[in-house]
Amino acid sequence: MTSTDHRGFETSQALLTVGQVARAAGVTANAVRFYERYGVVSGYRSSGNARRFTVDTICRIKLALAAQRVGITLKESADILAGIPPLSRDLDQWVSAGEQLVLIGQARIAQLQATVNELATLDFLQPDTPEDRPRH
Amino acid sequence: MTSTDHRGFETSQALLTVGQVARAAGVTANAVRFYERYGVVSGYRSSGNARRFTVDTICRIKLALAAQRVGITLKESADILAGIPPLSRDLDQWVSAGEQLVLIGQARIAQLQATVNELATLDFLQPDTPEDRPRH
DNA sequence: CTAGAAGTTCGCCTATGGGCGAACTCAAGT
DNA sequence: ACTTGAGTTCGCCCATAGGCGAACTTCTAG
Repeated sequence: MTSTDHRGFETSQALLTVGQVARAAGVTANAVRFYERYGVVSGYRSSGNARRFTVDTICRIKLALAAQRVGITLKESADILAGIPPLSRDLDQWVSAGEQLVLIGQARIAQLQATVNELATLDFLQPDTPEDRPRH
Repeated sequence: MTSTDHRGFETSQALLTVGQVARAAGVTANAVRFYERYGVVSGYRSSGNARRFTVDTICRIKLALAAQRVGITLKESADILAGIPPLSRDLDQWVSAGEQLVLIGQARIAQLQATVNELATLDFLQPDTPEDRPRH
């Protein structure tokens, strides 16, 4: 049986409201609208101007949240997600997006490790670094 | 010979202006004032209300800059630096401050590595995590 | 005396990631 | 008819890390 939500949309249909997407993704509706402004998610509008999202929107948000944890901004996540068409049945695209995140994360780790190694030497306290001072 | 700067202070004396500190630390004078508001540095005032800093101020700024690179905020750097008295001749205090940074950096790396490992599994796309769902 | 350099405070602007309340619409249920 | 719930836009709020300009003072040099 097909029931309808309070906006008259069939709930069995693959279109979700902000609130539904928000709950499923574990964020607030506020945040979802924010993500939309940054292009992380995008959707349609109902006749009453309410946002309608396809189910993959939830995955997009989850990816962006995961990406944040490796220091990726919403804008950057939006760029990565731009390569994945809405309602893609192609799991490979999500896998490769995940791989991009892993690569970026590993790069961050390498960078951080280099910084920590430098910190350990206390070199940062030195008056100036040799490369700033051209030795004739 | 003791020369004087444009504010009438002897440059051979151990008190520096914002500009001098800024140049030595490789930041703008603006930034130095900002750091002062956050307690990263502190100094005196001349009769004309101009800031006067001791030379160790430069090291404090450099430490804060290094700390930023491992994700430490100015406020946190201020806390670490609060343990080092002005004009400390005790190198050990700087060494231990450096060690704190290294420990924090290593913790960040471990955290990041864990996150990347999780990303690699694509688990973040799953509807809910087991720990959110109490299995009776 | 006057110009210039460097200092001062104040306050607005930026980006990033949202929270929150106001005021409003829209559709369903009683 | 009215309430209720969920949606909408708008705009101000926070922290973090400063940039930048305005308007003003202070001191030195010529």
